[in-house]
Amino acid sequence: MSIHSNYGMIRGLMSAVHAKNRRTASRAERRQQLIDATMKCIARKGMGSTTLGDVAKEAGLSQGIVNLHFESKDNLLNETLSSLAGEYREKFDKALKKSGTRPADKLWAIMEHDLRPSICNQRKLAIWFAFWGEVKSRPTYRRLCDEWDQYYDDVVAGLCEELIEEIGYKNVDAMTVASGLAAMTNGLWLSCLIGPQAWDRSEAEAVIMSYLQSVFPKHFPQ
Amino acid sequence: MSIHSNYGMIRGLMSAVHAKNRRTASRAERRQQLIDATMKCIARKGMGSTTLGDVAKEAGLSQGIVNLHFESKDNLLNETLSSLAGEYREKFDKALKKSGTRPADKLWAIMEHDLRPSICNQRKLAIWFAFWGEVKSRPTYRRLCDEWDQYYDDVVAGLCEELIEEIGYKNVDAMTVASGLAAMTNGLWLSCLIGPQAWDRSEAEAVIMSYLQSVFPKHFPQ
Amino acid sequence: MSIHSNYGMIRGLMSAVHAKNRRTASRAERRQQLIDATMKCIARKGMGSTTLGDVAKEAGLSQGIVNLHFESKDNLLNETLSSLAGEYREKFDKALKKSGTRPADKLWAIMEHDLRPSICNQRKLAIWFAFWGEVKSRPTYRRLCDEWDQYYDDVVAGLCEELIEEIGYKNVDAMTVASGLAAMTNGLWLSCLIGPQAWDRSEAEAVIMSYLQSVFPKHFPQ
Amino acid sequence: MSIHSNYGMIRGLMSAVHAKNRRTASRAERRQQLIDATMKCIARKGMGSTTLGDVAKEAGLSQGIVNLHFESKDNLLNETLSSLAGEYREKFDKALKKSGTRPADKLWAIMEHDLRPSICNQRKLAIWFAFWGEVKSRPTYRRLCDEWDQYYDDVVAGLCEELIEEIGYKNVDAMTVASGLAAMTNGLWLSCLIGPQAWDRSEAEAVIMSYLQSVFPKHFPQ
DNA sequence: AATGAATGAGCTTTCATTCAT
DNA sequence: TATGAATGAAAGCTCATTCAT
Repeated sequence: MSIHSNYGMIRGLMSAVHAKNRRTASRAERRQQLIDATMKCIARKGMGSTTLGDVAKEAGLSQGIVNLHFESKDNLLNETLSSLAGEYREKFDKALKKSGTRPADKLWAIMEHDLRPSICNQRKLAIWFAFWGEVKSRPTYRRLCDEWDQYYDDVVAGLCEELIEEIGYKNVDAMTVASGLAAMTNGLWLSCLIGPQAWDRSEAEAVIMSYLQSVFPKHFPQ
Repeated sequence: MSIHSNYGMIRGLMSAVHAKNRRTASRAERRQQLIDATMKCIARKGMGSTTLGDVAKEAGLSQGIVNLHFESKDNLLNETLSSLAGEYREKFDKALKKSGTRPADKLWAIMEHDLRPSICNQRKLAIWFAFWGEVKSRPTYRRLCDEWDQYYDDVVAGLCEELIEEIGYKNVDAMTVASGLAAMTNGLWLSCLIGPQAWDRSEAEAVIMSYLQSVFPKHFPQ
Repeated sequence: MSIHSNYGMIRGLMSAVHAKNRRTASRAERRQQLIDATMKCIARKGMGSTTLGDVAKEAGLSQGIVNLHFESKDNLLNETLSSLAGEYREKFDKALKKSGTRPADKLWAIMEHDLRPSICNQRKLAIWFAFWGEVKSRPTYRRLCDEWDQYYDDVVAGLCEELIEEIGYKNVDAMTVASGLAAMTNGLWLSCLIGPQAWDRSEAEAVIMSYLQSVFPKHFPQ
Repeated sequence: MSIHSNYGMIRGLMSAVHAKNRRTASRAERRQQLIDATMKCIARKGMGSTTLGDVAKEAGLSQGIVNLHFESKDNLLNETLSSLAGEYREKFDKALKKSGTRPADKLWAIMEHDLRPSICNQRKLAIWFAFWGEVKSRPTYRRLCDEWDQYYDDVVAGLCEELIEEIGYKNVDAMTVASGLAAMTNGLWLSCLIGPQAWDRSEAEAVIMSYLQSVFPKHFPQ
């Protein structure tokens, strides 16, 4: 299953189907409810200490419920990662759509989005890092994450390319800058996760902005 | 226990003591042997699936050995993180010492060091991310990681400051750049962990270099 | 939880509830079943050698069952002692109720009850002594046992008091005699536990009776 | 090995041999040292929680020491019981020897001895009850305890017999009274073990004395 | 579809025992 | 004789999974 499909699809399905097919809708709702509970648990207790019992309790449901809906814990975790990525993807697309039309605006919209409290907070980041922590030993996680990263890089590289073409920056490689930006946001996420409770968002934005300013000085003037 | 002390101390102790005090030396060796085995297991199977039995087997020793030397699994993991950080710190210091004396050389030495195969390979990174993945739910991990991050930022910011003073770069804030560099290396680590088996190191170096070039063009000419 | 409540309550609950609330009843039944198995194991193998596996096997259930119903071994043992005391208490009360109405009859009913085969047999006594053997290092056991002892002494002292008032025995202190009787039955229990398989119950009764005869000759004539 | 042999023998051996045979003496001392440590541990932590490691530490010696001197834990416990009984027996004999020569004096000397603080204190009693708690499942313990009980009963019955013959008490059976007295002291021990920290010794003596007074009024006048 | 009691494999931990020194 | 590191069997406990209701 690709990341492009999951989260948005379910959300769509849930409202669309609600009227006609109570059973299917209910099934999708239950699954999402359990996935949400899973995320809460992972954020609170860590992946290693999250049990199916915890998830069920968090969801206010009974012991066996997860196996009923997901067959196995592995499955639940896979779909949780899918959902996490899907949810992120959805917000990402929305942020892009709501931004100005100029490439520079779009680029900044993405960056700003990545540092927004609804994305960049210790609870959410704990979940991302929990999955990344298992990437090496879980090919499925890696595939999902890699897939997403490439999409992100492509979009950002595309925007950089447009900036470069617009102004004719010399010695600037779009893909290199895109990789740098992607790396930076991920690295800032780590600092948010590890750093003090009172992590400074505007400082993080300044870090990204200063990078953009030095690479694309015309588009991002001091 | 601070990260500044651990790993190097043990290594020193081990060789120094070997001649005189077999018993002490042996104890430290055993502990390090078990920590090494732990890292291998985490890299291979992930933190959640690493059992004390795995560690013991990896070390070629018996079931009870870990509890004999570390009292508990928690303890073992804490000391493994300590050792991981200490080991990194040791190499970091060595790289700094071996580098040229000019601040720009030192700065690059650090960046280059962070991407060197002995540091930046999926096995090692899997371990770092495994611990980061539990940071939210394990205050001890967070403390250790945060401690190290601040040291790293301080060193890098200090070097940036020197560059800024040397040439008089306008509109460049040392701490902001330092944070950007730190974030970038961490982000590149993630791309190494997640990306293809054949991750391109020189591309990663190019990313960092291009950042340095645009911020400190005099010190890092095209 | 006081000893006055436990055992009888559960028995009551079990039959009362059986019809309406299968789930609750079943839970209480399981717990009692496990407690019974625990007692058998302690009697057969001793407290120190009784494992949760033994208990589960004795009950014909699976490994994890005890922790499912009692959370911990400690808990199981505490509740086993509660149940043992409750069970004794129930029989004690019944014996008292079935006895004649005169204080002397009641007193003898108690004594006779304490030596009755259903109470005073090596299997049951092994359990009591197993708990007493741990009293010093387990405050919970001590509390439960002490509580019961005081109740026993009070009842017996009350009866002695009545005898003394009835006839006007000189130089006889009710509490002293009660303590003597309590001590004697406990001591006779030890002799039953330690002595030959063919312990002589009537001899033990003779011991108690001879004491009663010499203290209360009017009520217990030769 | 009979209870009559052990403790006194070792004590004798220890001093006698000390001069001539350092090695043997040392061996016996070590064993006694370990047995003493065992008793302390049992009193403090209970039999079930006493490990060989605890015993070694209590004795200030090394891990493997118990197996070196006793081959197995079972062995250590058997010999600890032997020693406990031997020690008691030694004091019992001494108390009897130091008492007056009249049977009544001797009888009271025994009773008083059983309640003396050096015998009847929670620490010591915890050890006795710890062993009694395992009597049912450990034939060796039972044999040792039974052996001693019979000896005690014989001595006490003998003295009672003398009292009966001296005065011609009617309807008094020596063995019955002896059993009663033995039971009483054991029962009072239990009350000391279980009862409050501040157990009342003189009250316990009063219990025994009141029994003796009512059975042998001429020898134990009010 | 949902429950929650039950299972049993597998985990961490303890500890009597062994053994090289 | 003594040490204490090492062993490995067995303990208590956890938890994903199953299943009768």
